[in-house]
Amino acid sequence: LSTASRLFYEQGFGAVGVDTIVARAGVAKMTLYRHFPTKDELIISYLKRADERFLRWVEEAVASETDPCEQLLSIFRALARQATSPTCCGCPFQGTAAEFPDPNHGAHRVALANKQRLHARFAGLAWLGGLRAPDVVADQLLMLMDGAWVAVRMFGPNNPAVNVASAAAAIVAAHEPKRRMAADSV
Amino acid sequence: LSTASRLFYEQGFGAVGVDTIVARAGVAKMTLYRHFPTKDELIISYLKRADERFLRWVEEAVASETDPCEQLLSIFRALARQATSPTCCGCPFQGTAAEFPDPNHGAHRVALANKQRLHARFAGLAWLGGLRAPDVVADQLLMLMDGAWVAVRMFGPNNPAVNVASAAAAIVAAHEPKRRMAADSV
Amino acid sequence: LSTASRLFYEQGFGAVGVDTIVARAGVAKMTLYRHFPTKDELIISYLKRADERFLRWVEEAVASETDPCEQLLSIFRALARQATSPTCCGCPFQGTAAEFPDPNHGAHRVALANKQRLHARFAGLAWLGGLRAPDVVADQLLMLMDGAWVAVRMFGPNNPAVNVASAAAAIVAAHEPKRRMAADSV
Amino acid sequence: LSTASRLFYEQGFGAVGVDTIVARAGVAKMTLYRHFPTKDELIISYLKRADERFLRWVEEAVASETDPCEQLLSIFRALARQATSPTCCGCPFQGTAAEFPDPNHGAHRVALANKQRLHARFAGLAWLGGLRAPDVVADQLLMLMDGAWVAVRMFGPNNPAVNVASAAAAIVAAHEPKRRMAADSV
DNA sequence: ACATACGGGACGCCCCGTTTAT
DNA sequence: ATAAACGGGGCGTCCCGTATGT
Repeated sequence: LSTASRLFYEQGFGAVGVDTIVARAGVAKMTLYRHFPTKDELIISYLKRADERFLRWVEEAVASETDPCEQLLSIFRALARQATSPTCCGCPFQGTAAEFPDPNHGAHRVALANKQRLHARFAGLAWLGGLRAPDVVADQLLMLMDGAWVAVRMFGPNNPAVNVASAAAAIVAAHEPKRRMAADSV
Repeated sequence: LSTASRLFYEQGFGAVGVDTIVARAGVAKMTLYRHFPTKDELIISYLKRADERFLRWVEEAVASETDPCEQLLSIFRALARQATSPTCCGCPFQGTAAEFPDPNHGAHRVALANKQRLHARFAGLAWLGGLRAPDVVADQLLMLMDGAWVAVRMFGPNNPAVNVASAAAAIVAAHEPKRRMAADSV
Repeated sequence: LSTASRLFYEQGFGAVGVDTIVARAGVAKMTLYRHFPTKDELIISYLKRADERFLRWVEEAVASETDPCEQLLSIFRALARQATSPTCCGCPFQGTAAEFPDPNHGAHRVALANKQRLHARFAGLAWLGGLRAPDVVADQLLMLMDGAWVAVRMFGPNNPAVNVASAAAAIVAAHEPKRRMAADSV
Repeated sequence: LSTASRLFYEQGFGAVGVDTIVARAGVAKMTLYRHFPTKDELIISYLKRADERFLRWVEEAVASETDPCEQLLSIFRALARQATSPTCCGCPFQGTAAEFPDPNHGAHRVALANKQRLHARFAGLAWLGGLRAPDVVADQLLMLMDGAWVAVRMFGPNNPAVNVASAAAAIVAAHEPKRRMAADSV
């Protein structure tokens, strides 16, 4: 049943109704409400699973490299591939933050937690890679990745995310310790 | 009346109904439907005005500098200020693309046109600044900016966008003609 | 809209749903819920109107006679005619008491009030007619009338209610003051 | 299991669901559906048993007397006692006719058959008692009894049925052959 | 035989965008 | 311009009858 929640990913939470979900999933409404007492719980369950899948996806990209900085770049190379795939609809947590602006709402908190965990992963890799200001690097890479996800929604499969990896490389390079860059003083 | 469309910006299109708009604006529903035959037209009108305002905001940031590359960076410095303002809710066109996934929908087209115009502006400045691959620079800066807007929605006023300007600087620097960066070959 | 509540009379409250009402009445569901906040309120409104109509029907039957005892019998002659009409479905308050057994429910209270008012009317006429034990007469006539209504539901238009008037006459005659009947000692 | 069908008597057929029955009876739903293929069959089985029990109750009241007319009155004396008992909820066949208006429905037919058999019993006793127009007497007594059952539902244990026996006596007396009553000509 | 679940359908209440009277 | 009406849809609940495991 939860697999039928791809509708949430493709169309958003408000646009897809419970009836649509049960009709597409071929199950009865009572079956759904037996597992999830309300639609919000269903949304949160979907988000938590998406959270786990996303972090696993990140770790898979990390696993292909050993150098921390290369691991960071590997994530963005995977992002470039993912964001240009025809089935990609961007980041589900962005729509969550948009549809649930209340920061105390459970769905918003799951989305925020995902971003914070990703931020921590970025910062950790940046620290391991000896980069200066790992938190700043994480901030910037996080924005870059989210911008790529936005581009998917906005432009479709042919989007600027093809160039996201080199942008990440520029950001990483700008924080490498041995170099002096004009950007540092901005 | 159209001023009451700030609700769209703060809460989204689906979350705010016409009843709320007319109630907040203190006008009758007929009055609204006299000016805008349907809600979609109201949305599109709002988006077009937001489009103009946004491009004007970009030009104001550009106007403070003369060097094209500095103009690019000036935009992102203004972005950093805007994105950390308490009244900023991010980019209205992102929510538009999320709520209207159909690329043929009028609202989506207005949003897409805004991004394309901004991309062209970025590319133009990059070309004027003598940067290599201006389109790539524009792609990357566009993603960076959208990522900053996302951060606003996700994190609130205290968000990673404080560091967006230096990321833009890194991207710009990576495409300056006189330098050879390892990132280029990524 | 309320006129479409004849469905309640013919089929009962639980058997007819809101959708059926609005579909048969050709109105929108919101139109109904604008006038009646809930289905129970609609039921109560219907019952109150039925209460008024019924009491008016009683007074019309009473108006054709001047002698109180004849007025009582006139009611039951009208009842015999009504109960054998093809469009009569019996007494709506009986079904109300059956579907809302809780005596504190608004619908049940309206139904009960109707019976009590009818009882008082019977007792008043019996007292005016000089009958002994007017309350007992009212009790008995009330049961007789309700039995006639039951017969309508049970047997359809061809039902024992054709003989309800002479039964009422027997009950009235049994309480006439000048006679001594064996029934008195029962 | 069938004993749990007292719920039908107290609350009606539509108001009590299969789940409630099996929960109150402490059995599994499959067990119920092994004995009764559908809820309607369960209802009909309940009604048939209630029919037998009711007729047995009538015969018990009849058995206490020998004179046919006294037997009739004995039934109504028993009715008065039954109708004022706190556990009495009226006549189950009335609710049946109300919830199944279709005369061809099995439940309605069982209810109708019960009334017809009771009517025949009344008519038989009236004939044995030498009353004039035994069918009319049966009609009237049937209505009177049903009215008493209605009063139970409507008024609760303290209801007009306390006076049902003397009403029956009046009806019977009105049809005794030796007397001439004005009521006969109504 | 029990208990849990399922599929299908209906229902109650509610909200939305839109149009029509007044 | 106020107010009501309209059709459509959505969410959460309930029920009936069947199909599972054990």
